[in-house]
Amino acid sequence: MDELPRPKWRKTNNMSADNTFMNSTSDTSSRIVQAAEKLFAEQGFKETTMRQITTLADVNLAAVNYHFGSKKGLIHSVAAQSLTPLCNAIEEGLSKLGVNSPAPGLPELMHILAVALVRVHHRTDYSLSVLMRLLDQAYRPAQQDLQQFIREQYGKRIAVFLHYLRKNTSALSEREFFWRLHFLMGSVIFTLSNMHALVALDQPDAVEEIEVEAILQRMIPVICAGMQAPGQEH
Amino acid sequence: MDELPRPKWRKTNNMSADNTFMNSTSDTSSRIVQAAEKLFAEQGFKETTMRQITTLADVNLAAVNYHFGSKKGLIHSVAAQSLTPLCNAIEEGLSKLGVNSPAPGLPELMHILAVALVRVHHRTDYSLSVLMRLLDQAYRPAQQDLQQFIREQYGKRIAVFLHYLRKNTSALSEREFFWRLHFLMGSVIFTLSNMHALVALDQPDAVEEIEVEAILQRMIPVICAGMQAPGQEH
Amino acid sequence: MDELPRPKWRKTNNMSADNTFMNSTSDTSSRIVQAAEKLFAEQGFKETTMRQITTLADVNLAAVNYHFGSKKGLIHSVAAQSLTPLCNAIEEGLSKLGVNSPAPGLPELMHILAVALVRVHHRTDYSLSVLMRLLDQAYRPAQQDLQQFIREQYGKRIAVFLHYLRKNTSALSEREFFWRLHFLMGSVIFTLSNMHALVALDQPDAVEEIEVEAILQRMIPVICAGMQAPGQEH
Amino acid sequence: MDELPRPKWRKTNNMSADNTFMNSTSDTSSRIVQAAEKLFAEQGFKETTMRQITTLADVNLAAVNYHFGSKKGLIHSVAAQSLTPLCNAIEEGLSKLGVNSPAPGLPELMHILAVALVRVHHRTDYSLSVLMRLLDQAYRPAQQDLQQFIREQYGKRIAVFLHYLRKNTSALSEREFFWRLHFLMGSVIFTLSNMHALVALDQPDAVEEIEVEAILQRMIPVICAGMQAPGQEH
DNA sequence: GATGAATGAGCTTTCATTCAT
DNA sequence: GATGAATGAAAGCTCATTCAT
Repeated sequence: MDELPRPKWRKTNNMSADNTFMNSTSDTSSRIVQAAEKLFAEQGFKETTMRQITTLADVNLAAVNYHFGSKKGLIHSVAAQSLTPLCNAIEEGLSKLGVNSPAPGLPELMHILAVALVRVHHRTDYSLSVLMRLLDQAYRPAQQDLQQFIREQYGKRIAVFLHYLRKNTSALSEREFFWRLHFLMGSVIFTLSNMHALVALDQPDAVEEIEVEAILQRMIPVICAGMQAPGQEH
Repeated sequence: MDELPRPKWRKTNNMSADNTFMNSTSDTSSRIVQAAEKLFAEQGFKETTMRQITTLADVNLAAVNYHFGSKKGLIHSVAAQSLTPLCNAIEEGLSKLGVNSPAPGLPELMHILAVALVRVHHRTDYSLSVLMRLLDQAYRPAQQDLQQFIREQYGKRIAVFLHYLRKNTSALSEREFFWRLHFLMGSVIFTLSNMHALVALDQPDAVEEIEVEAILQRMIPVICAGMQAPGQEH
Repeated sequence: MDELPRPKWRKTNNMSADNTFMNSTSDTSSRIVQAAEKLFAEQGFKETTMRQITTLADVNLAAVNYHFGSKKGLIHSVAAQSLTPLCNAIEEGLSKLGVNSPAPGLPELMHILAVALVRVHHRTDYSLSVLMRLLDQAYRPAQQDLQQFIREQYGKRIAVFLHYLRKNTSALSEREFFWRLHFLMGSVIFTLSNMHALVALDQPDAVEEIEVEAILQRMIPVICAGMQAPGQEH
Repeated sequence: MDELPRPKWRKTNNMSADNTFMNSTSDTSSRIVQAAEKLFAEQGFKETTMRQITTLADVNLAAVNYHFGSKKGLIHSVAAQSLTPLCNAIEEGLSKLGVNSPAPGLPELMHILAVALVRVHHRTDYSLSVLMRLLDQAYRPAQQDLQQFIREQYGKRIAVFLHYLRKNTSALSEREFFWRLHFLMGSVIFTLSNMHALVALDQPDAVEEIEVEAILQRMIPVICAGMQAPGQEH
């Protein structure tokens, strides 16, 4: 199915390894990704059609398949464009304090995560939403492709962060940790994937310039409290 | 030209008013709803086709349109089948303690909610998941139909519960309440809409008999703690 | 295809042979015919669905098939309900003057036809329109069923009238007669099948009580003039 | 949600501005139109399915939607392909004699019309039939779309011709003119929309090469006579 | 690299009809 | 006679994808 002799769809679109500056968002493939991010975030993956994407990006319909091989390829590409910086930023954060501090506390870890999320958000206005929608999707049984993609590409990097998190919650049993982790991932995923809608509900009149920092600042104490709540006796 | 009164798609499937026993799951329309619940929960609404539903329900493809008018009609019907009992159970819970107690505390409210959710779950194995997926969908801008349906049918009943909840969090500013509400709704929605996947991750070998009670018991302390966490100063 | 042991769908619905009085329009089958006439006249045969008919007639969807066997059976029945009285009235008209007068002139023939059409129109408000639409349909190559039905049931009776008509136009060659006949049939068919629309265009504000007599009175001189126009030399 | 600008369904099929020669009937979109014309003329619009059209045209089923957006779009396109040349030819005819002659008489007007109709007919063998069927349809109450399309696109151009026609019939009252116009339109519409069937009836053995010129030559005197017939006193 | 045209598979929906009662 | 439920076939349309240029 994949053995076609076609442009290799390398993950390395022009998206330079370090996304420092060079915001070359003007070329076809970037325009597609950007349009896709917005539409995926607003509507979902399945409900977004290639025509909507290419129309919004103002490129030819066939361009998506040319550049990304398939719709799924585009989704993975969009995912990579957020997940890679996210993991980079998390590792960067960990290593920064890892030198002298023996083990980061829960607030520090949350801070690192928040900084990483903010950095993803600053890529484009929908990077974060679409990333969160993707993580949500990944829990559906029918989306094993997606699960596999994430696990293969980012499994180990994510595991490192979770490892640190686990250290900070040694009071919890393994199962309790598992569930709390997902409760709180639920908060993050739901809030951030719907953040445009929520901000619009919160401030109907404001110009819609999302301040993720503010949202995260509200969320962190809640998450910490949730993580550290006394468990129900079983 | 389009206002023909087809078979009125009565909400009064055989679904007897009190869903005590009488699990008459054998008639066409119930079988459709049940199949739809399972597939919607596992795959999502858009990604589930009518053919999948009617195949699983072992009924004719046209039966869905006969009984529910359209796919959207089926979705609304599925929604109603969970939301109505949920609201009923919540109101029942509220009224039960409302007699002598002046105002319920946060734990009592969570208990009432948990009982209501459990009752929904006991309808069928996927009622709760699909309900949560529906609430999630309702936050997407492109799903105004769904928003409107929920608001029109259940808006006021939900508002009552939120009103009680707000009374218990008078320490929070209006905006802080808004965000915390959604953080914690995120927990509930994410956890319960993916509960089958999560249980399978948690206990890969166990027979998949979902114990929502157990999940909710783990979740309530976390939610209460999150709701009552000290706010970040702004 | 037709050998099913079912209610015989006799052409003799209650529609008594002589439609003198007894306007028993209250029973199911009459209500269906009446609804069908209206919808067929306004929309056409194919574009009218059984649901529209049964809804308008306020009867069960299956009633049409029960009473008429199929949609085509209903169409034939509707046709018969107009064509039979039409032929009756024409023959009646012819016989009335046939005793002492040697051969009727063109104006007399047109008068007979007009009287017959008016009588059909007085059955119900759409009998005439639907009859004309039927005749129009009958010229389509794909409607051989309909052609055959009309020819078998009414061919000979119509031929008699045409025979008289031909006698009055002996100046015309056979071909010229053929074409003029159809030119003028076109006038009649188009005008009467669209008469509701035309009356509404003519008198937008008037209550829509169709006066076919008036229309026919305008049309007869035109048709006579057309029939008797000097031919182009060939 | 539905306003996506699909391939713009340009009216500029290859159909070269001057349809002199270059019968480039080989490209997809022309083949579709041609197949559609034939089937629409023979069977009607509703009774012709997209599958019949694409099968006859030997193109993919989706090609119709690609090129014309929808079945209705195809119908409009087919309509335009006849109506535009018709109006052009009429205007051309009018302007040609308009220079020195003060006002054209009825025979001249009919001649202009006939020439225009012949020119439409020479586009393809079914252009004229389908055009006439379309005009017939446009009188049905349920076809407001079609009415609007014709009125918007061609209303004014048609009105000019009618204006000239009215001048030649100043003896008639406004209402009398209205009715005679439609009587005679009925002749034209009925005859030409069924011309293949009528020619086949007239000359069962002849090769079916339609001679519209001959038909029109027979029809014009009839129409003129009808238009000028002495009115019934009211 | 890019694009207009085309396509196979599959979508939801509609239809006339049938069946069990 | 009459009816609610059900159904097979087919309708118009959409989708991601491919191909020739």
